[in-house]
Amino acid sequence: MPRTPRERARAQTVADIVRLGREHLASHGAAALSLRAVARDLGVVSSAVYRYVANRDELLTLLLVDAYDELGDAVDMAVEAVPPRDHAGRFKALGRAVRDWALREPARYGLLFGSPVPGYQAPAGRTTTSGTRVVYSLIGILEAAYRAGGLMTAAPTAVVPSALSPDLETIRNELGLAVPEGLLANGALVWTSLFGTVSFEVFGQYGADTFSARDELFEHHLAVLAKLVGLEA
Amino acid sequence: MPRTPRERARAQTVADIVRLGREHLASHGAAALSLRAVARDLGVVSSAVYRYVANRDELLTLLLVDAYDELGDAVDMAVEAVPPRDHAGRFKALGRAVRDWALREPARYGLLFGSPVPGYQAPAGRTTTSGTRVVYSLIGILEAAYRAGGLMTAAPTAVVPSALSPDLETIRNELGLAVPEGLLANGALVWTSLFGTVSFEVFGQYGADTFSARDELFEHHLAVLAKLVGLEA
DNA sequence: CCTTGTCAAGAGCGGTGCTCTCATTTGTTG
DNA sequence: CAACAAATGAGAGCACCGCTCTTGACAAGG
Repeated sequence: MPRTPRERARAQTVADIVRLGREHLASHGAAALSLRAVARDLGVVSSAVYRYVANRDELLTLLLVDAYDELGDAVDMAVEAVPPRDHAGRFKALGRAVRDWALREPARYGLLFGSPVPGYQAPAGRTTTSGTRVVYSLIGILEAAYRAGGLMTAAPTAVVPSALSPDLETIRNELGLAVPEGLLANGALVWTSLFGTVSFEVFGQYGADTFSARDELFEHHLAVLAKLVGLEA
Repeated sequence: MPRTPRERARAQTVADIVRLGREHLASHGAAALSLRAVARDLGVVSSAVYRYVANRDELLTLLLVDAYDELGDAVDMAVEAVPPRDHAGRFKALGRAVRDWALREPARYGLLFGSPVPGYQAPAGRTTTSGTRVVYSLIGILEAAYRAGGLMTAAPTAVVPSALSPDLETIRNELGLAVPEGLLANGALVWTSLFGTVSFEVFGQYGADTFSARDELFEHHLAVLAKLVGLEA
């Protein structure tokens, strides 16, 4: 894509800035991300960075997309490693991939799913595509299982409030889904529950010594969530 | 408690600092909490604040306990407004109280349940008592329902991994619980799922226009979670 | 060659947490 | 009541932050 040598050098510098920013983010957290520190690591004076990145918020946006995509790649890879017919297996692979990535990259996970950075509003246009990959993957698994007739009906369903139906219908129409709205509502709960469980572990909400068998705790939760959408009996 | 006039004045000043800190926290977020700004509002030079609060982290700890207690009070009040026999009603009241408080105080909720503040480690000794009030309340509701024989057995249970049993047994013994470990494991999932759902809404993880009927979405989730521990049929 | 555009450097502004010194206030005690 | 000691507030200062502006060096293209 970059044609002139200038453009090539420029793209390389931006890539370096993102790489260094990612390292700072991973080791010190989002709030501690400092353009000056990135500039120091880049071997350049602080003001020079502003030639490549408008401000701290834009660097944050770049890192946000970067993290969303890395998580999305990890999830896609894990899901596709499971046979398409094994819907429950694919769901659990998705969950494990999210948890593994989150535990591996706690600060970046926190940027994506933790408290919003004060004063920073992610520009929707540049983040939605990457930010919706995981939930679309989850919906894809559910939809495939439903179309294949592989969903149990023993899942505990609650009556969908009438005011909620239009929202669910919109989603079904926009994505061309066959899954009924009740299942979609349960899917939303599974979605938020998955990230709730992972966040509790990553953010240290469990006490230090409440749960020592955290892998098994997560596996149990994953199994219950799978039942919740009928992926398992 | 404070006897001498000096101690009274000192306690009052500390209370003022916490109050101003809470206001800054609520309006600008945790990362933007500034001792200098608090000092300005207090009408005092910045260094004077250090006479009352060791550093920024200690103020953060005070605000953490303050927020945990306010949330705990809100939950207790909501739960106790429901007849003790109505276990499902108490559970839903707890959930709604958490969500209402979180939506009312998003920045303080973020401090409690969002990404940890970089470089800040909450001193366990000063925060656990207040920080465990909600989960203890949830466990209390479950335990009361179980002892009263008011739990349905139709809840979807997954087999508890053997490595997880010791953790659950420890909890059962320390709290003197009668609920079986399988139910306790589901309770843990309900706990994290509740906060996962609330966090998604408070932190803006749902797209801006994905769900418009958010009250109803939450009510639906609450109903499914109630079924998950057998509080409802 | 020489203009034009790109870039790094440096100074500077206002903000932050935190420490230190110094003067002053204030409560207690002889 | 006066003297003393503790508590307190003010101020300067250090190192850091995001960000802006000006200046001078440099390379690409006409």
